[in-house]
Amino acid sequence: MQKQLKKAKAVAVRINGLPRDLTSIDSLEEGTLVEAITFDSEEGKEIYRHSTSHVMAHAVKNLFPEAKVAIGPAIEDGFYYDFDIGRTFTPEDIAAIEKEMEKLVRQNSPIVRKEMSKQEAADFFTEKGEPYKVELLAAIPDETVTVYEESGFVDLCRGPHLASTGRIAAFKLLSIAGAYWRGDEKNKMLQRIYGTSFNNPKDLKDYLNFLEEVKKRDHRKLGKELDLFSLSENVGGGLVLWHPMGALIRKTIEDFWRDEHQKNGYDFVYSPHVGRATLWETSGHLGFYKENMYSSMEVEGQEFYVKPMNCPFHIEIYKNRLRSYRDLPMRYAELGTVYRFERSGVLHGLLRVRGFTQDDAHIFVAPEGMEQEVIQVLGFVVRMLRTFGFEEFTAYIATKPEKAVGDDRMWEQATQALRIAADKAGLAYEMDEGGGAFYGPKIDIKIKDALGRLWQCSTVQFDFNEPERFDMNYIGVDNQQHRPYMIHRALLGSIERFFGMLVEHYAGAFPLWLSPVQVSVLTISERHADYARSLASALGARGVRVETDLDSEKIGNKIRKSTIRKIPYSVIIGDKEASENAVMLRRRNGENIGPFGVDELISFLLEKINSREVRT
RNA sequence: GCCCAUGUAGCUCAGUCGGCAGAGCACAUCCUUGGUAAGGAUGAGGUCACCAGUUCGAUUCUGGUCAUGGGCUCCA
Repeated sequence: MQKQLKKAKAVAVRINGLPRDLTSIDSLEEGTLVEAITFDSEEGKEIYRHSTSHVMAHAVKNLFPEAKVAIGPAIEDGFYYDFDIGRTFTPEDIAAIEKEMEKLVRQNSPIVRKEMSKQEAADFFTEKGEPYKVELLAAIPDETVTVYEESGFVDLCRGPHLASTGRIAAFKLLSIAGAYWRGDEKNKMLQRIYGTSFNNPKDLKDYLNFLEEVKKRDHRKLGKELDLFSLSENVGGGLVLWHPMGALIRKTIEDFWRDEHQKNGYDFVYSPHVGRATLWETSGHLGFYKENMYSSMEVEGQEFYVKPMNCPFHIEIYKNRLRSYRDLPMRYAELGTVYRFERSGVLHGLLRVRGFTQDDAHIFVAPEGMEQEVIQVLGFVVRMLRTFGFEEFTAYIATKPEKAVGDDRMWEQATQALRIAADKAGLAYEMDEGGGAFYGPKIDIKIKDALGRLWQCSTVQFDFNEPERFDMNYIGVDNQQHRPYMIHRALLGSIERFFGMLVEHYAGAFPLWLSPVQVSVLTISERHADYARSLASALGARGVRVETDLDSEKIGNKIRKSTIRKIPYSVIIGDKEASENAVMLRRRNGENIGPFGVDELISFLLEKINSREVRT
């Protein structure tokens, strides 16, 4: 069996369904079911990286005996370990720690599991001067705990672990950051070191390359390079300035969004940016959302608040007159800009801002129409996201939490509608039991980008709270008053975040239909300027976004400038083209498509633009 | 908000152990009219993030503020 496990490159085993150390098979009875856990599984990675974090802690203790160790779990893509060292780690420290870790790995010490009573362990760690471990122990309910030892370094740990330190084939320390003890800002700030490990050097290298690629695609970097947007300290943190190039992309997204909503039965509304305090009291925002709202302003003795959400306004429009079941479902859509207070430390480019535009809509629907409506919404979501070039989605359905408004029947009915709708839309989904907001169940959709990263954009949420608070009604067939169901939904989420994600997904090279400049006209020499101008106006007249480069530069220089700006197509014109009323067409990837007549060029481009072709 | 780091020309970054600051790219002008990722010359650009303090003198030292980055926490 030892051999088999070795052959399978097991990092640990599962015995009777429970993860165990490899060494634990020595004391097994005949016939026990043993499964190998390998690095390929999530569980295997976790064990592997957890062991790496122990080795890192050992290295830190070797180099800084005064350091106190806190916790060091595996996380997605790696691990971390928190230390209390009384100062910050420097990059030099990290290099030294890596070196020390290499030494420990080379020593290939066995990692040995030991059981002790809780009291023994507490005494042991107290004596060792490890108060954090003692505190952790106090929270463990069991009487017996396990510790793991490798060449003298002992750590409290449930395990399992790799059999020996030599099994760690490739690791890298990635970053240093402050982190509160147990994630609570009232506690002491510890020093956290992040790292990752893999079971072969190539995979580590691939992962590091992935991190490089992530850096290259960073929307903040590309946003600057492509002149899409900026943030100014004179304006304030988290408040976005859209430059012409970014604004053009945004407009294209919004135009498309509006057209699709119109086709899908939505009505457009507009609402103000501020509203009276009484409105927010009625909606409940001043009760449960106040910490995210900007402080009030006083106008002629009345309090006003900047809106953090659009819903109360849409509800007011609904309530402006008596509604009949014949009016339902009503779908009010608005690209509504909202402002939410975010703590300064969490702001991040376009992905986390203080002012953003939701592609919001509120749907008011009779209970009997609710399921059909949700099915339609999810289908709409998927079609919309596909157009932007996303193919893989996962949905998360969040159900009733402990504290909630609305009766169980409503929750059950709405949750069931979400399930059915997800099935019909062909969405794989996971249940997030008890994860709903207090006012209703919801379904969030995560999309996978070009690098395989997941982003949450779309959300469809039931709201049992506001129809009640605003006393919303409609007259049914029975001539009685009924309460409508209300659904909040956003497909892109926030335009800012969606845009930031698109920049990263496409690495700034947008598909033709979204590109702010679709074609650049490059002249070989100045005598082609007139032809370039007439060509540009012919393209412009057909709605193609075009620029000319008439500089007295060589063609290589103009191609370079056009390529750096990631303009999808360049047309090159010289004597030959001018005399034949033609162009030479070139893709931004360097591919030369060949000579085109002017009309041929226009129909070639329009075909791709109008079909919103993702691949350019 | 908290911890740490950072803030010098439009961008990327040097530099000043306290004595009125520099490169490359971009920009402007001129020369060049060249066929697929950088032709050449010249020039203009900075209250060294902001506000105080120490000092004969602060971009440099000290304190504060703001912003940005990496985290903690939270979310669209």
